Amino acid sequence: MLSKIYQCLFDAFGPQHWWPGDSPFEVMLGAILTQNTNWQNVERAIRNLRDADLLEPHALYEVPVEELEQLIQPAGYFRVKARRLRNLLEFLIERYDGSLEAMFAVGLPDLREQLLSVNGIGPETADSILLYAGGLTSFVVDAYTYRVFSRHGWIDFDADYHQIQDYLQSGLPQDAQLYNEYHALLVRLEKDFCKKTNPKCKECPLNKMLPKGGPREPE
DNA sequence: TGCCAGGCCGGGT
DNA sequence: ACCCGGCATGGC
Repeated sequence: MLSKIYQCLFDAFGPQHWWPGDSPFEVMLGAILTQNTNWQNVERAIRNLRDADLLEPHALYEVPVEELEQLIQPAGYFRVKARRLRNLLEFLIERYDGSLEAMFAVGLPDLREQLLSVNGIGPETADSILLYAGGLTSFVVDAYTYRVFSRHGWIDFDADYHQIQDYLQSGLPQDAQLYNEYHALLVRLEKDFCKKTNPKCKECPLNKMLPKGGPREPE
């Protein structure tokens, strides 16, 4: 079923080329900066960092917190996020001498556990780093993922992060490119067809394979 | 003009 | 074990 859903979305939308970034490091920063935040605001913050020539672990860690806060201000929650970025940088530098290559070589599942132990990195941020920056096969479960699968009746409304992730990963080949594209397609679907302000659910590409009774709402 | 966006933490029951 | 407030900006 999961592969079939994917086929359907891919046929409808094509490849999404999602989460573009010039480097894995930049993608990693974006994973924290985008927490509960519009991606457009994140891009402004990243542009500031790039203009200041700070898209490198050691260079960025040299920057005092107050200055970092100002640089990332457009991304919102800038005090919290400056702290979280520094926590991640400290982890990366202390443990891997600032080498992303060395860090990602640890692989799953150990690296995931290590990332989760960093204050400010939860499941979604960890998985975004692993998948989008590291190319490791950890499916990213976010608000979009949850909404699409719950509303269509493929998971419970009260399913937690790991239940959803297990459901997805156990039903799909272990393929980072597939996880990447799949998640991007879910976001595309949600934005194009399922926003309250844009209720075009009749044209939703997934309608033909709904379990029973069509889309539903929580509660 | 208010409401929302690709979370996570910490403190209170 | 849950529940909830706090964190902050720019776009529509």
